[in-house]
Amino acid sequence: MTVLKTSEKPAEAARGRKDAAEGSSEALQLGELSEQLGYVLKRAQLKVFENFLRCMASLQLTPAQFSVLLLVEKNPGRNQTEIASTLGILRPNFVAMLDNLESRDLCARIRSTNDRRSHILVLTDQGKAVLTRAKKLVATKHEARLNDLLGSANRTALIAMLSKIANEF
Amino acid sequence: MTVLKTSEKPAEAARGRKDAAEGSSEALQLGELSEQLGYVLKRAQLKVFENFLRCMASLQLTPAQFSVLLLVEKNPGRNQTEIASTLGILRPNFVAMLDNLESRDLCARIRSTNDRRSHILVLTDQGKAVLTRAKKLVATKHEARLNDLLGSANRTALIAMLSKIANEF
DNA sequence: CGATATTTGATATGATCCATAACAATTATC
DNA sequence: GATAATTGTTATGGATCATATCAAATATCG
Repeated sequence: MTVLKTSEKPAEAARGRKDAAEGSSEALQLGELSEQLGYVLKRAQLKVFENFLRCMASLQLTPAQFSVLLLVEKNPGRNQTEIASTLGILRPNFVAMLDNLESRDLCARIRSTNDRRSHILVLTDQGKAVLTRAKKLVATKHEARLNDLLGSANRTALIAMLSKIANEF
Repeated sequence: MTVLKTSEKPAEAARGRKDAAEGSSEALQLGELSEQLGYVLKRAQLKVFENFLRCMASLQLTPAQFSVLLLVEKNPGRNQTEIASTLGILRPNFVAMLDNLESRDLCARIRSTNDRRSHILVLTDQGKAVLTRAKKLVATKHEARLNDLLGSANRTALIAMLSKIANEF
């Protein structure tokens, strides 16, 4: 339930007093690191998640929770296994997530009549309302930031490349 | 020390038998999710790390360990705090990482003579040798894959955009 | 039909990663 | 020279991720 990371720009953190005095200490050379796909990907991902959490602070939604709500809205009537596995969440770990969302009355489990083993997932009215507000926040505060930073065309290209990596790498 | 994730393509995982019979069950609609920056970023990052681990299986190096070796090589004579904070690793968590690398004789801590509190970090000869081999593996097996997938120009553009996000988001 | 296997949601549990507080030794500051 | 700050370290808790296992329900197959 962490929502905000106080964190500091990694590089600036350690640089302290004695830089000017000693002369040997300055910002470290990242070298080849700054060209390593994995390194820069991970760093970008952390920043984006951090920003997402800030934008969603009023709704207290994590990226994972948001993705669940989105997927349930788009695919009502699916069971836990289907939703979880589509998101790459293992079933055991999905239980607590749902307990949380259900306790906040954002979604509900309904025993399926066809298959009484499975729980159909649906958004509650409040869940729908919250999701609508969440989408607005994401669009105006979060994703808008990408356009400011990269421009609309680049934003599209970036998402396309990341999707390609996610699917075909 | 996990090295390989057996994992399965998330979407395909749940789809089972009764699809054809029932007719209602098919692949779920990702909807807006596939355009969510955070979602696609995270997914891509997982895939890339997974591939990295596979490529490095023979050397048993994680992305984090590789980044430490790279940074120490490029900045010899720095202490733990400097290396760790540059990588966004908290000092307490860096201790175990170094214990590991040192136990494998890849790098060494040396008490600084200027400041007897701090440990200067250096690569051992074996550490240098391993890093050289690691770089080759990364270049030929890992990063090469990106070129195959996106083309060289796009690869460069992607890294540039991710860097921008990591630094300015 | 009935025995066996499979699936679903759930629990328990462990590994790994991330973050904070506190400590001894050393150094900086005033 | 007293006090504050820094370095590496330990201890610890939370979050995330993965595996094994279970009971209930369903599917499969002889």
